[in-house]
Amino acid sequence: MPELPEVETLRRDLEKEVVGKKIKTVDVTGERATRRHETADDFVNRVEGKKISEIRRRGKYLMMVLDSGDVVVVHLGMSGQLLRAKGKEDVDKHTHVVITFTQGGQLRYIDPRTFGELFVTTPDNMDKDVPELAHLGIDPFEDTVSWVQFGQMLQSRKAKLKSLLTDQEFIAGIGNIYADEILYEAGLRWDRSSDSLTSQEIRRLYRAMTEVLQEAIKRGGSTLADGGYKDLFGEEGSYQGEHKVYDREGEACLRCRGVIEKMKNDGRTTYFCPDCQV
DNA sequence: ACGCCCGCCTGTAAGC
DNA sequence: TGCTTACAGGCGGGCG
Repeated sequence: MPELPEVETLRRDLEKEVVGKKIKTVDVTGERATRRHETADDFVNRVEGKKISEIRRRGKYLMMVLDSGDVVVVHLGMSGQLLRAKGKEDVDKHTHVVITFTQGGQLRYIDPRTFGELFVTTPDNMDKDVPELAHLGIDPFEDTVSWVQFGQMLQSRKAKLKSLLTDQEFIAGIGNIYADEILYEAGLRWDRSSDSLTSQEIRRLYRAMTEVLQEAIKRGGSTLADGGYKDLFGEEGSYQGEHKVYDREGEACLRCRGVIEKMKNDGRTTYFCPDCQV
């Protein structure tokens, strides 16, 4: 579910809401959520009693830095959600972890499909404990890469643009929705080979990537028809209203009035305008 | 190095 | 009204 804009929205919310707070208790009711630890207690014991000092993001990963030096890494998978609660609200059926703060209030981790997870590690052990984090590609906002460097990265590979954009080892944070929106904005087809782009096309792709993600963050991410994504306070994002191609099969292209098509790439749904994207 | 398929899960919507 | 199937934002692994 959540891609970079949704995770960044959560990061900003968490920064305001939980940084500086001390964790009183941690309740793990869904052990699958902490599956990287041998037991849920391993997780609980390293988190209880600690204060949250900082919230970072890398790609789609959230990192809550504790004053002990440990880091709680959160990956939301397809359906993970972090929700701020006062404590008395009904607990959603799929709540797996509840963090209660000493001054009251809770942070709840909810995840129906259980692809997401939480785990504690240290900055030194992070790459060993979480190899996929060590292999993450550049973050569009955390790393400063010029369009020329970006172009060299594209030229050095020979893959379909959509496959590369959603490859977390190439660029971290872009998933199925934003890849389609970025490619539409850049006027490039999903199946263009990454080594075939002119310098003008590289610039367009680079710009589209930054602009689409920036705008999506500004609008608090995308909440799709299934209502899966909500921010820390349970509020929906509004970028879905700006989608130009995603979930618009058969509808008119806003630029050329042609018909938006749907395809499969790497087993994932892909939406595009066959006239505007070349 | 890449494309393609599967598995991991539950919920929802479409299809019969 | 059921029951069955396909599909959904994620990722990793295996195979050819």
